[in-house]
Amino acid sequence: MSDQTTCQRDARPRRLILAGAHRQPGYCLSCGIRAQSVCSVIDDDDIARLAETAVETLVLPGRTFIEEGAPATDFYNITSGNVKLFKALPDGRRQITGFATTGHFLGLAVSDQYAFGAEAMDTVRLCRFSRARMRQLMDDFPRLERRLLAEASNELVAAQNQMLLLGRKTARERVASFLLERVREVPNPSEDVPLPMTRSDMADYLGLTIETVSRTLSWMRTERLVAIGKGHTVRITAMERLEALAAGEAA
Amino acid sequence: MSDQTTCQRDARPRRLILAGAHRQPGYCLSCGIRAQSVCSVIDDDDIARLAETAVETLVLPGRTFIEEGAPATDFYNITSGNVKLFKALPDGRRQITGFATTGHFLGLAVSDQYAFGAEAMDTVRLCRFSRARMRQLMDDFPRLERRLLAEASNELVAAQNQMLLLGRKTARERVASFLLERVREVPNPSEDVPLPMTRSDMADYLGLTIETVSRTLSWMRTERLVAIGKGHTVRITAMERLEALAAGEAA
DNA sequence: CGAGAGCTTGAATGAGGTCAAAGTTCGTGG
DNA sequence: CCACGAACTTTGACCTCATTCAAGCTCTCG
Repeated sequence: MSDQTTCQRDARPRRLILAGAHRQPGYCLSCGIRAQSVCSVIDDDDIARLAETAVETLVLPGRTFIEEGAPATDFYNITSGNVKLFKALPDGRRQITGFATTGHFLGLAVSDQYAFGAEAMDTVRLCRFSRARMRQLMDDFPRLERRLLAEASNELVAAQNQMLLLGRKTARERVASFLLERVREVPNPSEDVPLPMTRSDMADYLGLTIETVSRTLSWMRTERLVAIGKGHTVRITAMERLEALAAGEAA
Repeated sequence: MSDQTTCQRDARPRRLILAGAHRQPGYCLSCGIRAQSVCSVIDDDDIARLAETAVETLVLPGRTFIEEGAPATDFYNITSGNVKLFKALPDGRRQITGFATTGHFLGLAVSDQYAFGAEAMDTVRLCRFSRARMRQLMDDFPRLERRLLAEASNELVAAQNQMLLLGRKTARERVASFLLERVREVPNPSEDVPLPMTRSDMADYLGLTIETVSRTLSWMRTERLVAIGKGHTVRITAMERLEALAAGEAA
């Protein structure tokens, strides 16, 4: 396995100094992403409780703010930015288990250790909740627990799809599946799709090497399946064929 | 891809005729596996409610009782037997996403379709709950919801481990990881470990072919890592080395 | 004891990985 | 605005591990 796929952007030891402060009681009321996050299950009347529990935190690009195997002390809710979640082997091989973005809830784990790491791909803002306070909130608001169960169920479905991809799909099928997953993030499927991650991240997500990802994208370009733009964007030019490929229906 | 890895044990079209009847109010009280299942969160006082909701069901070996993509009408709780959960591609390639056994809860999904199929590996007994009745129970017993969240979180951690395995581990590391997972099912690690699945199932679980699984087990035998018994059992003879291999620490 | 499903082993093949080198992109500072 | 350098990407040549194809072997159960 080449070092390329797993190199760190910088090698400084990373102390997890997460600057932040408890929010004002009215903060969550005016939060723009509340509607799309778990916080939406708490009514306006009670939202001050949540605001007092949340700690606003800023994470710089490339920073690992959840360390795999570290004591699981907090839950996180992403309010802006992009995050990659991953697991690693001792020799550096890495599997990205998912990408998380605005509105995503992180940290579900029964164990007292985080089962995965999380690294900011750009500047990330998030709300941090201690486990103890979160437990308290769950006791008081059963709807919160229900919402988290729904969230976890969705992630489970996504994980099962990814297992099928990693265990049984070819490189071309994997990349096609990945692009279609990304398309769902934009309102219009025919516009440019941003890929806010490096080839290395795509490779570690799809169980491939960066060279195979690159070669496969080049092949898709020559096949007129996609047009590759500058600055980490792609536009899909043959949706039907790409969907057939991703579904494993290709000749 | 060879047909061998994905062949059906029989090709009859499977109508999902699930025989069963509502249980007597006192049934769950004396249920032997209640303690190890989600049912344990309901007190003796209320357990009659659960008994009236559950439908006892028998599934014959090889029968698919959850069809991938079918309307998700029920939840299931396994009371005895072994089940494999899987997803498939149109050309027959198959990924087993997990094995479930006594005490396991099945059917978590937010969507109205099952995201995976489930097939009995031997004679399986299970309790079936309609989604509507289950929803009612969750409304009345928040502890049930909490328990399901814990269950889902655990499965999420297992799924992340499996993604690392499928995306980044070698064949030897995969088989070693699998055997160690199986060992955790028996009380004493030095006794025979039952493998109640075929090579084909192992292959579809590990993202390999049956030939590679077979060759890898043979290699482990010659390396004195395991002793392969008759009738689908294995005994681990070099736990430390196997653990190092599974963790990706091998030379 | 015989048939068939399942398992093992061997030889050849190939998809994706590895190694190597050149080409791009992008942020920085003159 | 452009030149520089570092990080990232692409492409080529070769290699390897797992797959494929092909026999045989071995359980199990009627």
